[in-house]
Amino acid sequence: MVDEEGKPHSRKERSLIPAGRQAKILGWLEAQGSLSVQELQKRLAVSHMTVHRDLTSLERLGAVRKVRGGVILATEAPIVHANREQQCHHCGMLVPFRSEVQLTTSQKRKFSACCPHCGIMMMTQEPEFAYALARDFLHSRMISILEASFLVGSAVQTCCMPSILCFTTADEAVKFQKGFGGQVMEFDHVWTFLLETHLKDHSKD
Amino acid sequence: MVDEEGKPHSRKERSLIPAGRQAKILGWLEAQGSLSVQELQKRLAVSHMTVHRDLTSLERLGAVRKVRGGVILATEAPIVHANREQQCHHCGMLVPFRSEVQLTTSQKRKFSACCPHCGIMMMTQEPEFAYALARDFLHSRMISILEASFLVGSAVQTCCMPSILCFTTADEAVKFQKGFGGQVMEFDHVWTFLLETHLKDHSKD
DNA sequence: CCCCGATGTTACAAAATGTTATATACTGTT
DNA sequence: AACAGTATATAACATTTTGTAACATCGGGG
Repeated sequence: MVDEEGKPHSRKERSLIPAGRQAKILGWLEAQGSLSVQELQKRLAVSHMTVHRDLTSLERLGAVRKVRGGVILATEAPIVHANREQQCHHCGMLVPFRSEVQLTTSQKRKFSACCPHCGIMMMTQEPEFAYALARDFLHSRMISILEASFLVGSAVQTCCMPSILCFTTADEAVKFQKGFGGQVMEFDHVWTFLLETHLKDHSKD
Repeated sequence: MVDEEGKPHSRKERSLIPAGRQAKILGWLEAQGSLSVQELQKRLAVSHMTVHRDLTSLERLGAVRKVRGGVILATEAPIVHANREQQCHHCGMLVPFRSEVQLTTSQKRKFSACCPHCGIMMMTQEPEFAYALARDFLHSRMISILEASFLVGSAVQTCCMPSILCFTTADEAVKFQKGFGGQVMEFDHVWTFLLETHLKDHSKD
C-alpha cells in the first residue's frame, strides 16, 4: 500500500498497537452494530490483512462474529446453529429441536440443554452461565431465557419432569394454559421452584 | 467496461456489508411492517437484485415473507427453521421442521410439503398421493394425516394462510383452540374447506 | 548477527454485486 | 373477456470485492 509518504512497507508511524486497534474496533461496534473491513482498513490505516487478523483474534475471544465483508457483534449474531446430534450437558439425552436451550459461559463457551428444566438447573448450579437462549414452544424462535415466560407442569409432556414449556410472552403462556393447565411462571420463579423441588428430592433420601 | 459517469460496475463505496443491510431491513420492518423493493433499493443504494437476494436470505431464516413488490414482516413469526434443505413441492419454501408433511404416491415416490395447508392441497390436486404423514404440533410426532385433527385459522401463524395446525387428537386441538381460537376440523372437512377457498379465489370471474 | 513476531504484498479462489435478458404478474383499456 | 403496456421477479452472465494462504519485509531483542 503506497501512500503520500511513499514506501510500500512503511510501518514506522503506527499509532496503535494490536490491542489498541482491537479495543477501538469493539468500541465502534458497540456504537454501530456492524463494520466493513474496508471501513476499518481506512480508519485504522492498516492493510486489510491486519484488519482480518485483528478480527480473527476478537472472534477467538468470542466478542465478535466475522461475516463476509466485515464484522458484527457476537450478541447480534443470528442463531443459525444446525441442530446436530447434541447431548444435554445436564441429563445426557439428545437435545430435541423443540425444547433446546443454549447456554453461554462468561468465557463464551457454549453448552446445550435438552429443555428449560435442565437448562435452568444448569444455571442454578453453575454461575458461569451468563446468558442462555431457549426455544419458544409455539414459534420455535430462540429467545433470551431471562425474558421468557414458562408453563410448568402442563398436560404436554416433554423430556424431563415436570415439563416446562417456554413462551415468548406471558400472554401466550396463559392462552396455552387455558387448554393444557399448568402454572405460568417467569424465570426467577422457575429458578426458585426448581431449587425447592430438587432440595425436596434430595432430602427425601 | 464503461467509466466516467455511468460505470455499470461501480460499487466503490458500499457503506454496509450484507449482514448490516439485512439488519437494517429487519429494523425498518419492525417499524413499518412492510417495505417495497423499490424503497429498499433507494435506501440501501444497491441494485434491485441485491435487495432481492437480501430478502431471500431473510426469508430463508424465516424472519420475513417476500410478497410481490416487496416484503412484509412475518409478524406472528412463522414457524421457522428447516432442519434440512428441503423444498415444499407445492409452494417451494423450505420445509419447516414443525409443520412438515410427507406425502407418498402409490408408486412409493416421496414428496414434502411445508405445512398441512400445502400438503392437503397437493392431495386434492394429485390423486396419486395415497398416503401422508404430518407432524403433530404439540409433540412433533409424525402421524397419519387422515387420522389427524386440525385447527384452522388460529392465532398461531404458520408459513401459509390460513394457518393449519395438526394435532394427534381432536381433544388436544380443542384445548389449544381455547387459548388461540380457530376452527377444529377433521381431514375431510379441511379438504373441502381448502377446495372451496381456492375455488372462490379462482372463480371470482 | 540471526531469530521472532507483526505487518504488508501478492496471488488466487470464492462470494457479492450489477447488468441484461426473459418470464411472470399486475394494470387499465377496449 | 381479451389485449397491450407496465412493473416486478428470476436467471444467466460479467465484473468487482473479499477472504485466505503463502511469502516478503521491517523492527526489536538475544
